[in-house]
Amino acid sequence: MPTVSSEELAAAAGVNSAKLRKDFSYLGSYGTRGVGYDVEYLVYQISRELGLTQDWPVVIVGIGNLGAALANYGGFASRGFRVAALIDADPAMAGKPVAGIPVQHTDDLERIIQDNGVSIGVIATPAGAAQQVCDRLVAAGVTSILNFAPTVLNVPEGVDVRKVDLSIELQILAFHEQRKAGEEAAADGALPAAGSAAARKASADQGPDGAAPAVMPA
Amino acid sequence: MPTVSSEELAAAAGVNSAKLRKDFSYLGSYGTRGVGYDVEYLVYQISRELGLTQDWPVVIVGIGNLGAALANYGGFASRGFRVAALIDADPAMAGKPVAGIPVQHTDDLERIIQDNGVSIGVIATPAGAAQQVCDRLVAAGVTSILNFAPTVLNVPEGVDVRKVDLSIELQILAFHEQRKAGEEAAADGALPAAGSAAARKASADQGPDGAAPAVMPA
DNA sequence: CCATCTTTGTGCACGCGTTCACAAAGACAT
DNA sequence: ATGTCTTTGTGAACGCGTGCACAAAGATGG
Repeated sequence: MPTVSSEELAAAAGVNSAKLRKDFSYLGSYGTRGVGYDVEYLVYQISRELGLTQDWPVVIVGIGNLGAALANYGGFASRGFRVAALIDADPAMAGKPVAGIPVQHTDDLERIIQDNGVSIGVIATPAGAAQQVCDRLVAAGVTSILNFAPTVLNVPEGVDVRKVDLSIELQILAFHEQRKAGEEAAADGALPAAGSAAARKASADQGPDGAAPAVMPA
Repeated sequence: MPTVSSEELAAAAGVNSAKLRKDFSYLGSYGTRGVGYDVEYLVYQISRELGLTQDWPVVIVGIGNLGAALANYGGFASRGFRVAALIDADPAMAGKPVAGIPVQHTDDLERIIQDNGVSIGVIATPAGAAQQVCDRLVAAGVTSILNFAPTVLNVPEGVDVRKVDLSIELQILAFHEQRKAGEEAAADGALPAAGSAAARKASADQGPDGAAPAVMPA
């Protein structure tokens, strides 16, 4: 039986082994003392807990460059997602296949949602259309929305929204870049490093920031 | 002189006013007691601190659907970013304009970086090419990388990498969706809610998660 | 069957960020 | 000029996640 110890996993993932064991313990922890965790069983448990064993039909609304990129993105299928439909407001797009899936017109949005039992929607429309699309998705029964449009969406209680702002990630990089430049200048004895307290707060690891600033200008 | 109080800003942003004031205090205190913050000056200070007043030339490598979407994305310009060049490995793409910018071939990558003084690179290539592109970018002088390819990049000390995995956001939504379904079932008296402890830890607000799980299967 | 060794599961303490609460500061009216 | 009122800036307390350290559990060998 192939097994892994928390120590091995922690080293591979670059995290603390105690944290990892404690996280696993929340799932009901099925490790064997003196041996470790049964790999196959562990993968199954985590997959089940994260919802990877289910099939999640999703619709993508707004088939521009970004929508097309998402439709073509291979990572979805392996994570339990299935692109059930592509929807666009442009009649010229209707019927045209993108990533092997024919684009359908916004008029049929409600029917498509209900026919496919879709509960997760992706909005890749221009900012101006996002709220309207969102309202229709929610009215049709969607309860989770991934929003790529640069707008904060208003949704009723019980609906989850996650906003992905592609430029925020770049902005964080630029902030660190500026800090690097500032520190070089300070090392040259030229200037005191501006905002050193705020700079210290920024973490340096890959991935989304844990502590985002409270306010950011539009 | 138009002003805002920390209370107003906090209400608008949905955060605690004390935290907001403390954050501002790290930038140096520019508020007036009894009045609030001078809007114009505050915007300028924050913009400067975040690096929005500078012009950041960036290159996008890999002009597929995603790369094209990024090139067309309007949000960059208003945040101080300028797309200095588009680079792709496909010779057929060379010279073809995307978002009004002619695509250049990977062979010229080093020259393009140096000619434009680029320090921020965006990787939108397939996973297989990402590390190689990354190495060349770093060797040419890039010190910040935004990675859309589903790979963890290896970079030397001093280089920042931020990884954007589009399917992780969907996965988080699916997790919440599953939790909703599980709670309904539990309310019906059918099943105990699986993983309730882990579920409780998940926050419900828009935006990237602060506390990401330590390990996630590939 | 017992001793030893490995690894889990977790109580506890530490550190950090958030929130509370209030004194100090400044505007504004009288 | 003086008092009142608003809002800032911040010291202190609180809460929470993380890491340490160790006892309990089980495997393994003699």
